[in-house]
Amino acid sequence: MFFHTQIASIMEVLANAAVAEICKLVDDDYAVFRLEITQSQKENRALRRKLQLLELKVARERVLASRPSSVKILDRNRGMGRGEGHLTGGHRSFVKPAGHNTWRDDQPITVDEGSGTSNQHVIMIESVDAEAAGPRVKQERSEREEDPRHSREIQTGAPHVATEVPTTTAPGPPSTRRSITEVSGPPNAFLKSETDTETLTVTHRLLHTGSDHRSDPERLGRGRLGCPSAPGSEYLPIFHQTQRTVNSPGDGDTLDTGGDDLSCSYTTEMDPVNMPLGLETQTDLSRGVWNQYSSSVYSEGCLDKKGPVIVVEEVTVNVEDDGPLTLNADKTPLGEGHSQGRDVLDYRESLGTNPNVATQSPLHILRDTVSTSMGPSDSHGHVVFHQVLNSKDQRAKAQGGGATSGSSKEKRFLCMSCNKGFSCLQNVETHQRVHTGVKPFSCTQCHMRFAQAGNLKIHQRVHTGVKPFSCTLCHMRYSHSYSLKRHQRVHTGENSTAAVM
DNA sequence: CTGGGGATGGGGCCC
DNA sequence: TGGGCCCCATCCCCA
Repeated sequence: MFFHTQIASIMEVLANAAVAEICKLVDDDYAVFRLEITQSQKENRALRRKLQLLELKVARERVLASRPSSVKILDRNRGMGRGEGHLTGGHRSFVKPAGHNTWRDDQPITVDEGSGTSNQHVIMIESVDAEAAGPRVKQERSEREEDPRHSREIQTGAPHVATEVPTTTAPGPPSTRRSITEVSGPPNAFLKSETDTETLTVTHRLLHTGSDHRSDPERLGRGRLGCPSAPGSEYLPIFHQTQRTVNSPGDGDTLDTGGDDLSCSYTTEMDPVNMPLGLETQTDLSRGVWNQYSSSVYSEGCLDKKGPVIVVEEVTVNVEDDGPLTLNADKTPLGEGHSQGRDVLDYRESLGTNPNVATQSPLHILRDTVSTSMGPSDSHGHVVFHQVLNSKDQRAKAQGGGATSGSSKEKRFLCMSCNKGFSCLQNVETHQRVHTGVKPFSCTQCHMRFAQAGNLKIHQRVHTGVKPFSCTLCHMRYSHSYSLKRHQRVHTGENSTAAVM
């Protein structure tokens, strides 16, 4: 009996020991498991944060998408712009959207051989997203005004080398710097990185600054393609760029490219449907490759002087608006002596110092796209060749839209957005800023932006008080020539409306 | 009626 | 000589 008792006690001890062992093992495993869970949870949180950032960016992008696009051009020499306060020299950010420079496979260049009814060919440049352009400008402006820092920095206009944005470039977890906002909607926007929007701003600015003088909007507009009096090829491509939306402020993240890294690009996922095409900003592409294109299309392709209708869909450039090209009004007091050339000179200078960045006008983008698109098309490219519209209807549209074939030149370049016809491609390019909202010329004194340098020059009279146009009858003075002309109708008694007509 | 921005067309200069 | 580019004149429109 005692023996049994002994055995029982031993068994109990052994059982307890076994249980204890088992418990110990379980605890250990549990601890490990807990640790793993904890780590997973951390990762999950991090990912969630990233997702939230992405969604936030997407939301911002959408908001911006409803605003008129504009190209930000930063004068690197003077370094205007938001975020300059934290900019550190020596870095240049470059954001390049994906799919910007590729042709669609399914949208090959088409020639209109069949519709040979007309000799006249019209190049039609379509402006996509034109409708949204208008309202966006003011919103954009208001936003900018709301941005105290932006205003401050712009107003300061302190010269500085446009450079990188330290805030975003900081290697640390970017997500911690900003508040996360839940944003509904699919993150169709592409994000370059998880950096801050501020960086993006600077990036875009730099991006459009364009060292190359060709990045001058006007130059771009009139430049590479010149004002070809209607490319005369029998078959000219119709550029159909459905949406060329540059990632706008905030959406894109900055890249801490550091230095001259141009490789930064929007290569991340894009929603093929909503796809905002990023703005291609590579200078080399904008120049050389486009030149190739231009030579191939407008020179080689334009064999027939009868020129076809070329429809070029306008590119929508939703570029963040914060880094406009700024003319150095400070340096050059704008009197009448202040020549526009001076402004442009400053601009050029600034551009010249930014060899790595290029501005993008709508067609500029188009050029880039085209230039690089000679290869296989990209699903994101959204550069589509439409069949050449060579019908009388098309021409009628063009003429009805303002083109008057009967007048001086044939207006064979049509803006697809408004069907307005132009005799020169440059004019179309300039015109498309109406749709794209690109306003590369910025006043350093009031942040006003202009699509044309000349208008900026005139605008700056507001600041200088220069009124070069004086009435000989009453000595009234006007800053606008047409204002004087209009005013003089008061003396002549001419009906203003009739006079206009 | 004025102020001022937007937009178009064309001329001039340079290479 | 022609193209590329810049600049200006002019007109329209709105506040």
